[in-house]
Amino acid sequence: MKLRPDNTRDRLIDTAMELFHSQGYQATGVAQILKKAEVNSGSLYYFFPTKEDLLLAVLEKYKLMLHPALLEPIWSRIDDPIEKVFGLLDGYRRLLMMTECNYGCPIGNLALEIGHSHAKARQLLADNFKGWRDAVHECLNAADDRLPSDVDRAQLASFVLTVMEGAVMQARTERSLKPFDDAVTQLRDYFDRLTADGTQWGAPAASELKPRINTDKE
Amino acid sequence: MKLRPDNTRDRLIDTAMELFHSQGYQATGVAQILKKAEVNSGSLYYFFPTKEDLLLAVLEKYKLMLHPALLEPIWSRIDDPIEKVFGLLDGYRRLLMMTECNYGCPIGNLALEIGHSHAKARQLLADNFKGWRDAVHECLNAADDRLPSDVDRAQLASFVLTVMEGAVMQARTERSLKPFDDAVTQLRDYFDRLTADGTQWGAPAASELKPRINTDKE
DNA sequence: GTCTATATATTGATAGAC
DNA sequence: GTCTATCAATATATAGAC
Repeated sequence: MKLRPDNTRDRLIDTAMELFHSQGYQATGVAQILKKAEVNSGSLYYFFPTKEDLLLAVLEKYKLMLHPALLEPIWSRIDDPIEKVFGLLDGYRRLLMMTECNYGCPIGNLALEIGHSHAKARQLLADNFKGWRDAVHECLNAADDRLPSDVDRAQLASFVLTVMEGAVMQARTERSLKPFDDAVTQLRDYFDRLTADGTQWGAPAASELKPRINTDKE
Repeated sequence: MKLRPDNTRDRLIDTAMELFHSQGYQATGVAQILKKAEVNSGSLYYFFPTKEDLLLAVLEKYKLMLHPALLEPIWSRIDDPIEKVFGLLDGYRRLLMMTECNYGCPIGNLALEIGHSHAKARQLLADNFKGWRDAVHECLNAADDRLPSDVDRAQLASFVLTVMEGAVMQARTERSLKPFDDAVTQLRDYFDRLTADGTQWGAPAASELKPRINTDKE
């Protein structure tokens, strides 16, 4: 599945991407990247004048990967626009599960670690967040008739990102899927209450009628 | 307000606490801590065998500070238990505002930066999260009659932490209070919908009747 | 408990041949 | 574009006098 690029530049980006994700930016040494990517120092600095430039390339790649690598596999599997959103959340659950809650959201990690000190990186992190929110926003627009008209779609999309990031953080810290699942349960309940009232407060919960993606406990 | 302890050990902890908060753990050098605390290398290593031991002391201090420094000023100002929760969130908003969205939650920062590699630190971070959740849980218990009986209070308290951490992350990354305020607005809406139905789906929104803390935009 | 001096490893980055 | 050798700075940590 995951093939190593013969292209040196791409191999450096891919390697840095993985190490930054698993260890963080500061904790990852240039020497470690070089060793793992099987590249020599001279080559790295031929492509990237500084370590930060490599970071920026990683963040650019995340932007490019958002649709083809993250969203498309889910979008193609799930039709219902609201279930798309929860399918996206389930993707982060799978990542947590597969890595014993060691890997979280790479953008969130870097946002808190280096968002303040590196201005260009911060902007790219913000771009990545925006792309994610926009994708959710489109889902909400596609479910327009099921949401109360006075609900701000962009704000709700931002809320979904907020919940995902906070949930991943807690899951990693507790080393358990429970905080993540709990958060998704609460968000689902909120969506149920939102979609239940086409007119405000009157209809019964529609929870039982809706399809659910599989989120079996570990 | 903030006085510098004459006690060397405490001065080191306070200084490290601030630098870890503003720059992160890895980005903060021991030399920088020594200079700012006006302490010599020998003294630091007399108290703390390694830099990580200093980190652990910082995290222990956060645990001790939770009630007296973070909660008590808010608890004493606000009576209503649900407004206490939103008052707590407003505390993080103030921190963001005062620091131009540079300072977030120190526990959240460290959770994502070093939660994976340092086992003891991770446990202390989890302890800190637990203390925070428990405090919110107590508020929810105190508002027991206003919440539907089938709502899991512990889960909802965890959700509040999730939202706070995710909201702070986005605010710092966007360098704007808007994502934070948006998240709080959504969470408020959720609480309104929860507290509106003592019996499920039937009562009108109680939003207009409730006191609100001041969350004027910047 | 605190001081100064210093050890040792690693950091990000560079030079210059090929 | 890639190679090896290496730089200068900084990292955490230690030694031993006071």
